[in-house]
Amino acid sequence: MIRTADKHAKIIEAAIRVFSRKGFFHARIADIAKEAQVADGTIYLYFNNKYDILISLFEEEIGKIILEVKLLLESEAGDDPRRMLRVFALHHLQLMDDRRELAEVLQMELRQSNKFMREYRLTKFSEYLDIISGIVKQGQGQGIFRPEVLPGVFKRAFFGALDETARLWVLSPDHPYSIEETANQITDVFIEGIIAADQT
Amino acid sequence: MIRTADKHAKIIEAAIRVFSRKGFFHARIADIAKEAQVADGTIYLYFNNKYDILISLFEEEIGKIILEVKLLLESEAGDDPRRMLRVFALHHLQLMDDRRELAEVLQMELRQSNKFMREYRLTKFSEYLDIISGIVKQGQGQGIFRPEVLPGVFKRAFFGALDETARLWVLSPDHPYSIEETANQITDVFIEGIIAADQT
DNA sequence: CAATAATGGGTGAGCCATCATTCACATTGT
DNA sequence: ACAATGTGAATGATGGCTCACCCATTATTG
Repeated sequence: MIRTADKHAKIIEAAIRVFSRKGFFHARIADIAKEAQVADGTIYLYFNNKYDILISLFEEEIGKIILEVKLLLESEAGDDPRRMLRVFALHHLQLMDDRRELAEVLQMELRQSNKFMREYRLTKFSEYLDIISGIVKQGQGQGIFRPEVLPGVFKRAFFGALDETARLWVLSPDHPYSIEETANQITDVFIEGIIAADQT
Repeated sequence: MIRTADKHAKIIEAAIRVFSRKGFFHARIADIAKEAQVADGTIYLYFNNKYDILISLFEEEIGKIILEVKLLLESEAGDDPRRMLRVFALHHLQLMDDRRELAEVLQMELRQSNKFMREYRLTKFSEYLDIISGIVKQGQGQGIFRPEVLPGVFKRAFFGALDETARLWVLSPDHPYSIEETANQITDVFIEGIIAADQT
């Protein structure tokens, strides 16, 4: 066969499209198979069951995103935690806008998943959030951010703010303000909110 | 008949418990019926179908919450938009903590629902978010908040921050910091972030 | 004021459509 | 030839929803 187009990847990509269109529960294995141009049975050569597709999808895609952001932070933000927050926010919103289908799946299904698969920990997702708390800790170490802000609370607040905004776009794709403008608005509020008084 | 305990309410309450335990898709009508101590068929005397239970649940419960907050804002926050944000945040987090089962349903199912029932608008939910943008506009009118902050962006950011924090508690109920502490942390950041420079 | 009829909320067994998963078989590459 | 890989029809379980049937209450009748 000529370079057997990686079936695993093909199935994941198909699953993103189908899950985004119909949601996990309404999506049929047959739909994914059709979209990926493979037989139903083939899917079970690469995944244990329907859930396994979803989880693999999460971990692999978030894994890629983490690599992307980390690279971007190094190349774009220098050592300034304020710029790091800005870069993170812009990247997150841009990603959600560029990859609508993936965004939709993450938005809609990621939360539920912890629920039924309690045994399964979404390790990559935690890692993604920890980038934010890492930035906060660094900023506090440099005396730029107020020390009394709890990094563990801030990371959730910041991520939640971004993600709730992104959901608006997923549901009604025509946004009134540009991505850059929105990202800056949100980051402005958070930076003003966390910055030390003597650091204007 | 002896005071026919309002079946509609009984079913909604049962549904909250069952949905929170198993999630909407895994919940069986039979489960809800059993929990509500009625027959399967009885549910269809009060609701059109399974989705209808979920939607009624949303609208009714969020409706109650809106009334609660509005009352609390009037009695506790005076005219100060900073206190209003604080009261809103504390109330939201306290609610999510007090009513775990409802919180779980709102957290997990509310987002999905827009998706499949695109025709259906979650009107009450929008109304809830608009309380926040109302506070922002008022604060800007009073010159206390910076005028360049977009209320429509702020409301999502603030709500998202609160809700993402609440989700942590839903998933792992033992929170490291108290509700008050967390609510204040988040509100501090947002108030510092939105307040006008001359208003310390 | 019985006796009878009408009403309508409540019931739950069973129908039937829907998929996830399997597996006997086919195809491909070495 | 034979692994390895891929196929898709068949299976079996599941669970939303229906509907023929109860029965308590209220209205009507003689």
